[in-house]
Amino acid sequence: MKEDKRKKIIKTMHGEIQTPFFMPDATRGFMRSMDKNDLEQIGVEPMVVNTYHLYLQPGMETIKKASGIHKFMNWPHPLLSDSGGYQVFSLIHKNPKMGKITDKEVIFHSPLDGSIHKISPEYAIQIQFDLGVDMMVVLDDPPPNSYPKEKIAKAVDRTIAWAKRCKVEYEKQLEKRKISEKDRPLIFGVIQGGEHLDLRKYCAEELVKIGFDGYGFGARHVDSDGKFMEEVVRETASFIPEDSLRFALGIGTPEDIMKCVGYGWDMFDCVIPTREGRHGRLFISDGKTININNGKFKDDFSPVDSKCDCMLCQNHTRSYLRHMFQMKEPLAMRLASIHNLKFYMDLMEKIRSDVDK
RNA sequence: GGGUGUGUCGCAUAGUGGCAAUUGCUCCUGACUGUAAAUCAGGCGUCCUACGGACUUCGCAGGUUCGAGUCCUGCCGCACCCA
Repeated sequence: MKEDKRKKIIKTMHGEIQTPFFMPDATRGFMRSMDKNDLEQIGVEPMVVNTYHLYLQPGMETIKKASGIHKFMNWPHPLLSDSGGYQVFSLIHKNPKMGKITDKEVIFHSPLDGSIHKISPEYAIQIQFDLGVDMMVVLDDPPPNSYPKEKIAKAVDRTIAWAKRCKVEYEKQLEKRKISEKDRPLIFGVIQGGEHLDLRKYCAEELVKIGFDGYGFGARHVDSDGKFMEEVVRETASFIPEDSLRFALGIGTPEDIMKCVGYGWDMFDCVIPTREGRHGRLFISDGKTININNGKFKDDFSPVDSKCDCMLCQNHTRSYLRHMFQMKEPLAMRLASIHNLKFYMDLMEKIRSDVDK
């Protein structure tokens, strides 16, 4: 297997980013339980926000009045917005009553109040310009991997058609908003095709013809058994031109990320470190995880990870953290999120320094 | 001393005679991958040749009954009321 680790610098209006890097998901414009200081102390800079969630709440009027998402969040570092395609589609795939996908657009009911909304490829781009992010993603059609090949092929065609419309709208917005080449946000296409390499290849080629700054791995990268689709993820990277960014959306576990870096993927985002942290599962340096809620930690007065220099491990014991989880103390979630994100940041730092060698 | 009521798996609660027994909490374990997720799922009498089976359970001791957590008697504990 060819090792294809890469090192690139992305320049944005809110600072430079060195690849490969990991972005925590601040989906709704915040990291649950964590504040700006927590994140900056860990070394978090780029983060992902979500078009769909922010559009529904607090709504674009508020974000516009706040002069964009950076000001709203008071986050001076780079932000990437996901288009919301994945969210709307998984909503509809889980419950067809929640909406309808047409070639023109996607229509859905807000799970919050049932109100009807429409997002077209053009609208998704407009919203992301209104957010004022540094990197944006086209609206795509991510079907479940379990769908028959014909349906996946249909989703690939729609993804390509929508990518074209997104690119046209993107150019239009640049002109309308008088954004110069050096200040423009980066835009990413998303490669669909499920488990089918031929579809992935075709989708990638068509997207490259349209031309984006980077390309993402779309839909789920694990099969129905939850097993990492190694070959598909590896081969898909090779369908993306060397000089373009490769964004492994939603990946993943530390193990999967390390594999993907080896395949040539540059960018990652995933809810795992924060969500699992909030649920009490902590990453430790031997590559394993512990569930701090387990009874065996009740009287364990050692740190979560003796090799970790995060706020949690420097100050508190497993016993104490478990106690806070048992008591449902919100501080437990914050400390666990800090620890897990620090673990991810350290992992990426280590990967980058290994690339240097 | 008299009266009334009550005693169920850690706690709290269901339970017309067919029940290994309800529900909540606690507790134990697991899941979590572009966040409908401070969420969700499973377990919680013992044992086994384990989508089934065996045995032991509802304060204690007897009794009635094919069959008792459920009915009867006595005892013990607890609660309240009257002296």
